[in-house]
Amino acid sequence: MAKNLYVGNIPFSMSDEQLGEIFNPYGTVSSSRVIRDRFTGRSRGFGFVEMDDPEEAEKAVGELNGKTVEGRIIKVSEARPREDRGRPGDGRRDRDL
DNA sequence: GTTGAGCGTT
Repeated sequence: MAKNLYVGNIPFSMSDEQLGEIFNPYGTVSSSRVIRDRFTGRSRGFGFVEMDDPEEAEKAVGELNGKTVEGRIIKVSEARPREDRGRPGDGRRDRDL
């Protein structure tokens, strides 16, 4: 399973692709996403990067953590478990409550 | 044509 990485202090001009490009040479980026406002759509200044290999993810963290990107010092660390994204069981809810 | 600590939506 891929490991989720939290990237903070990133420039507001950062996009999901750029975030993935930064972690690209450090390892295989499975998915990269920059968190933005859900109403305004503006960059919040932090994002999340999902990598296929956890060891490469840690390597990318050690290299990109505190690194200057776009003239800004970015903070990279392991992301916290947001919540259970998957549906409990099969996703098929019992009609009998 | 905005700002700066932070952990996210289907």
